[in-house]
Amino acid sequence: GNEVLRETRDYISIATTRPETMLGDGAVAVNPRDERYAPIVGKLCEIPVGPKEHRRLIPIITDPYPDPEFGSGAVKITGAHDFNDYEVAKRGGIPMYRLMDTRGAMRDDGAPYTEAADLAMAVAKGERELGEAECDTINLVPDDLRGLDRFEARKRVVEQITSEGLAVMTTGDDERLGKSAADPEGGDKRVPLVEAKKIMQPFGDRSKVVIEPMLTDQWFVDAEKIVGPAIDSVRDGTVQILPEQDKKVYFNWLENIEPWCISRQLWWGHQIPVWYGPDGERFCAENFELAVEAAEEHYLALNEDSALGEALGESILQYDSVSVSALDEADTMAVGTETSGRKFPQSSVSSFMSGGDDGGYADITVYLARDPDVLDTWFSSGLWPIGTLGWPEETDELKKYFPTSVLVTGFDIIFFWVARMMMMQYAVVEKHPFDTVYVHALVRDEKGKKMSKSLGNVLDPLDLVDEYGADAVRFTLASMAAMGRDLKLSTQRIAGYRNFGTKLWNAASYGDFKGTFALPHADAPPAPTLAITKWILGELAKTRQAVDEALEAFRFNDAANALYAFVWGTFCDRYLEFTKPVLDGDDAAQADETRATYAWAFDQCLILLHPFMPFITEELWGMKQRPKMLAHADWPTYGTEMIDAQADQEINWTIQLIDNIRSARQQVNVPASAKVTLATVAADDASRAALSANTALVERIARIGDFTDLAEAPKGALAVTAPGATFAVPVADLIDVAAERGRLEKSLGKLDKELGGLRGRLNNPKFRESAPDEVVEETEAQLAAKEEEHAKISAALANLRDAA
RNA sequence: GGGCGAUUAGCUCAGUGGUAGAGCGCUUCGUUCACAUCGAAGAUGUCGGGAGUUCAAAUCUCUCAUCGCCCACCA
Repeated sequence: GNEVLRETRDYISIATTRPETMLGDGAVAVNPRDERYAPIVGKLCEIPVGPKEHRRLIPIITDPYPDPEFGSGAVKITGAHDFNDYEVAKRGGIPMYRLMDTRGAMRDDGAPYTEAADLAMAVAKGERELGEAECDTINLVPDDLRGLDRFEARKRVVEQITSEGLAVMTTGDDERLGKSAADPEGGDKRVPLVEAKKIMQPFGDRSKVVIEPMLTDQWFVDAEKIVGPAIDSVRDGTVQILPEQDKKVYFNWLENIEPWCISRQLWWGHQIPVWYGPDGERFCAENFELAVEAAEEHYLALNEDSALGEALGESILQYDSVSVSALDEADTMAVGTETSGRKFPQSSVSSFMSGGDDGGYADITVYLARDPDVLDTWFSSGLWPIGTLGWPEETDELKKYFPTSVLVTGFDIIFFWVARMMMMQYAVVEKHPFDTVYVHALVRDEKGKKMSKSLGNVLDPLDLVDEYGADAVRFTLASMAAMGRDLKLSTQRIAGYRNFGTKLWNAASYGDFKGTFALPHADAPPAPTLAITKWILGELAKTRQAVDEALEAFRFNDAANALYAFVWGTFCDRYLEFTKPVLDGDDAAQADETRATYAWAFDQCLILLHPFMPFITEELWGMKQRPKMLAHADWPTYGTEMIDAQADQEINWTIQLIDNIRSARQQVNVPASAKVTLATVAADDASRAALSANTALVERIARIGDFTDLAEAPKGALAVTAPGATFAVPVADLIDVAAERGRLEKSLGKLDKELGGLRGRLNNPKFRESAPDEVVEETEAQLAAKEEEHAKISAALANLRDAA
């Protein structure tokens, strides 16, 4: 039975960080497995606050929520002011008494405390049932605490409990009191147990005020009912989410979807399309006219049953007509009664007698008041894909652009926005809103925190643009936009890409200097005869393909980096240098071809770079007479047909020779200004052909004075190799023998290591069995090349020893 | 507590099975007429630790450590 604990003076201790909420407790819960409390489950206990003569009693119930290991194992249940308690209260049918108002103060409405407490007592003893709405009208705040801010009320409640001797006490040296409060000497002092403990507390994002959970009436979307197609279409590929890993977030959220609260108590936004009649009847309609129609139908039907008067609380029994009209906003506010934020029109029936004397007939006007709440911003935004295209009208734009192709967004709003758009488009127009969702990287600050306006840790893009230029900032973001990662913006890197812009500018100056701006605009490349022409066209084709593939796959960083490498590393560092001997030479036809090629290839650089650096490229494009702006230029489509394998091989061989000569020269400290002789010691036909076709290049770039042929390397010469050839650079008086030996030995050391790995693999029979043929072949080719290199350098080293 | 991810050169970051790269920084050299916001050359990594799968692992699996993010939030 409902034996009252007070009579036997037993206590159950509970802990709370918000003592004032005890006033609204509906129960104390313990875990059903907790044997300590088994004997008292079902009994009533007294809440130790409030006027003594009117202490409320609440039941001790069981619920899986309390953790027997945590604290006392008993939890007070305030359904109206705590998320977990709410669930417990719902499960146990425990009344949820609301204690605070929307300002975070203790309630100051309703009947006096004694009345409310008596009612609650009756409920606790099972003598009375409470509806949800009625429960909310009960104010269990004692009269002396009404209207106080919750923090003030908290203080008073603690004082009252303590002064009455009902606080859990401990000794002064209890470690749980925390370092500042505990007194190591205070073993005999009795103090209230106020544990020093860090807890998580939600603060309002903008108000910076502690948030108190509270029961209110709100509009919800039963999201579970509309989530199906949104999940299926991503699962079956109708909608693609990139990078793939973000699908996990998407599914995780949608598959555990909760009812979506869509009403907000703000004055901006789309107002909820619901109108209330004086009886609280709701009319949800697209617009007011339709709501009126619905209301008229509703109230006329009541009229036929003579039930209207009852519904409206009027004494008039019969009506000739019912008309419905709007209560304007001011009236709504004036007449509304606040019940959990919802406002109903009160005195909204006006009637007047018609027909004179028999008194029973009247015309009546029923006023409707619109729900003052607005929709969650994500509810409105969720309609963006169709809303922006003129829906609900069947516009041409809607037909043409819906569903859209790609949605670009940040991962942090995958469920706020993307998932909502998916659900809502399916729910409203029964179609997916877009084909692909590209989730871009998020820029973070130096510490890895998300940049946010409210945190103030924002690098203002405009400042960066001022300092480095818009193109540099844009290019940096593109080059760092690898999928699935966040990026910390580095100003050094932006500076690097600013320099890239300068580089491009200078390449244009060079072209201008060599007369390329004077040439007419050409859409097609010149017919190539020179190896360097064929080669650069091929390199350009490879780059264009790489860029397109990257863009196709949303790998913007790959596209940007491919262009950076091509423009700086290939076009400027190599090709531009290659054109110098030709343009300065005396073969006019070759110079013309080269000039035209440079002009065309540079144009291609501008076209390909334009999406990444629109300003500088458009500017450079405009320095020459053009049929149209760069922004309107056709994106190129050339590909492998522009690659000439022969020229490719020849020029790459030449590049390698030049690099090797330069490297050898610098490492043994041959002065950069010294022109040296390059002696061919051994070379296959291809090497000889490549060298003789490109002597001018090698001469100029590697700073060679003479080319000769020698049967064997002279003693003490620099050894230089290229695939299929060995050269000697006789610089006896310039050479630092020790340096040369060091250089060669280092090369050998590196080669030995590489050879070890390659041989190890090829000698493993399992590798030959299991690895794909092409991998085996490639490994064999590498081994052969390294072995050749090794042999050549060994010979050179031996030669050097002989000389010493 | 649930979910996701990261850890690679001094720094910022690429690299989803074939033996590791870029930019910046660093060292040395440079008055070659596009460019010093540049050029040439060079150094630097037991790819966080451990275990496993595989002929082969930065890459796949497990585990540990550290860091970060999103969501929920301890009476």
